[in-house]
Amino acid sequence: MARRRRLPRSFYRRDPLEVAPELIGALVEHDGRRARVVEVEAYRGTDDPASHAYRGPTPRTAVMFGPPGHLYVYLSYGMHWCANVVCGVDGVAGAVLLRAAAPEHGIEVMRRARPVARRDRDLASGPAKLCQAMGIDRRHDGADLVAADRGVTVTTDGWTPPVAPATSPRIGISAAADRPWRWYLPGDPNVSARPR
DNA sequence: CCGCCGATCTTT
DNA sequence: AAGATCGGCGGG
Repeated sequence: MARRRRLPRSFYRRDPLEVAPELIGALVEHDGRRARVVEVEAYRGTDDPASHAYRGPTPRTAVMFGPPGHLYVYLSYGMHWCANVVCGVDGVAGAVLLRAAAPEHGIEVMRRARPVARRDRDLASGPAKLCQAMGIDRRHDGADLVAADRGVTVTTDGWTPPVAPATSPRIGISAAADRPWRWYLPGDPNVSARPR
C-alpha cells in the first residue's frame, strides 16, 4: 500500500456532506494506534436540528464554529467521549462524527484501553468505542489534525473501498431523523450495530 | 442474535 | 428532562 500522507487543510474546508463519504477509508492515527474509518455521519449547523451547533455557538460547541481540520470531542450520555472532524469554512458550524473504524495497528494497545472487547471488531465499532480504543478524550477537543499538535491526525494511503459507501439516516437522533447523512462500508464487521 | 434497561453528567 | 452510547442480562 502507498505511503501514508496527512489530509491537508483544504480537504476539510468543504461542506461536511461532501467530506463525510470521502473520510470512509481514511486512517485515524494517535499514540501508536491506527484504524481505518468505516462509518461516519455529517452534522451541519444552524440548518440541522440534530446538530449540537443548531442553536448557535456555546462553550461546548465553540470548536465546531472554528477553523476546519480540528477535532470536536464531546461527552455523550455523561460517560462516553465521541470525536468529530470539523469541516467547512471558519465561522460556519459543520463536522463529521467518526462512528466506527477497523483496527489496523497498535491493536494490543487498543485491547488494553478496552478490556471489555472480546473480538477485534468490538474495539472501535461505535463512536465511543472508537475514542476509547484510540485513546481520544477531552484532552483532544480542539486538537489540530493537520498540525497533529496533540498527536491525533488523519491520513490516507490511497486505499479505496471495494464497494461504494452506503447511506442511511443518522443513528440515535430524533430530530431530522429522515436525512440520509450516515455513510458506512456495507458488510464491514466493524460498522456499528444497525439502528431500529 | 435480539430487546430491555441502568449508568452518569452536561446542557437546556 | 433529554441526550450524536454502551454493556450486561435474559430470552429465542
